[in-house]
Amino acid sequence: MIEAAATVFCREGFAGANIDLIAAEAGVSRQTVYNHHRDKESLLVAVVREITERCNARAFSVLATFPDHPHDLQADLTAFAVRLNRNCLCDRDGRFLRRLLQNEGERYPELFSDWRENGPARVWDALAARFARLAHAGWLEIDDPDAAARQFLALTSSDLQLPLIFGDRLSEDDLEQASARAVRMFLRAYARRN
Amino acid sequence: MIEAAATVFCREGFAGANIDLIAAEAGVSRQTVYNHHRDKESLLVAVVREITERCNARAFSVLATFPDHPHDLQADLTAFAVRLNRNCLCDRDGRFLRRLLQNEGERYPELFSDWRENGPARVWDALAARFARLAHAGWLEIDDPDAAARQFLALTSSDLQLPLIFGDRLSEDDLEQASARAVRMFLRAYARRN
DNA sequence: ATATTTTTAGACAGTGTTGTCTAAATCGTC
DNA sequence: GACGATTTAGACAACACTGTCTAAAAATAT
Repeated sequence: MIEAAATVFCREGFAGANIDLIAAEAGVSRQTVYNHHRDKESLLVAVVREITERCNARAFSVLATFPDHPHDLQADLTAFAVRLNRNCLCDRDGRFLRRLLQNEGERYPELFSDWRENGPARVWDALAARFARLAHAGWLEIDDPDAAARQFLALTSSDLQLPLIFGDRLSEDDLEQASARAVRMFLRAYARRN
Repeated sequence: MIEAAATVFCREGFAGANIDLIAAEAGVSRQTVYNHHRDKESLLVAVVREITERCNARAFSVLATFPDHPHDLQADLTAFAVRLNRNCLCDRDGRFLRRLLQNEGERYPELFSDWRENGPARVWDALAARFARLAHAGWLEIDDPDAAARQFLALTSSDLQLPLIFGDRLSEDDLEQASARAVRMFLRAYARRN
């Protein structure tokens, strides 16, 4: 039901979503929706909490697959970037979160204040720490790991944003290509000069 | 009036914006709004056309200030990035366009099909050509200028997205810092190796 | 099988919005 | 100042949505 609400909120926006649609999507009656959630707004809050938690969890589970001891740095980082794109940035939850942030972030900042502190900030920190470790191990030359982490993420998803916004279907190949381009550029900047 | 409609559509979203608000914002009566535009949707179309045109014009006017003959490449590119951020990415029109794309891009792709062809694509091409020229002149080493142009834009705006979404006030200093970071990284990757 | 809880369909009032209409007021132009 | 065009305020019907209510139905537990 949270699931259905997420789908509809994502598709229609908060103002555009109506409870009947959500109920239909969930396969329950409208009354049941009101039975579980006081009103539309508290339903939104529940949905946001659920989705942000799931996104965070997924992000950290992908972070755990970071190539700490790379065999082929370029290939390993690319595979990592692909996982990031597939499981965090390009999936339905990621799209939902981005869209909702864009829509309601300015109006209801408190809705996302929790996510803001525990989401991107923590992910950036964790990723920065990984890069710093790679630098320490001699794979990279990085002066500002925090900036590098943010840059890695920005590069990784940038080529996919536009198709994603227009609802184009992203092939596995697109993901690979975009990720490979990002990593190539990242390593050009930060790989140890020989 | 288009102006007022843009402001309200941007603030409230399409579904959330009501004509009375737009009329009030424009300082005219509701009837006058209907006098100039058939209905809410055609008003949106007019607004989108106006804003995309203005964004494009502004983008190309900033592109015209690209440092083709740089004195200090790093400083000149940074200044260029600042102009890009201030006049295209972080201004009200840029925010409006991003938000509207995120909201309605998937539902009404035809609304933006014109922008999609003549906006980002052309800007990327133009920027790529500039970078290619800089490479040819010996300033840069770039294998794929198109990718480099997209990466430059992604890096330039990435650190500003989140504050922008939450409506934080961006100081001139933030703009400078973010742009400088982006250019530093860009040049680490693509500056001619000595 | 019976009791208890939950769900359902439908009706309902209240509210907000859209788009139309009208008669008065305001404006620009001669 | 007079005339044609435009704008205005306000009323209006039509519609959609929210959130509540009820009595029947279904599911669950005992």
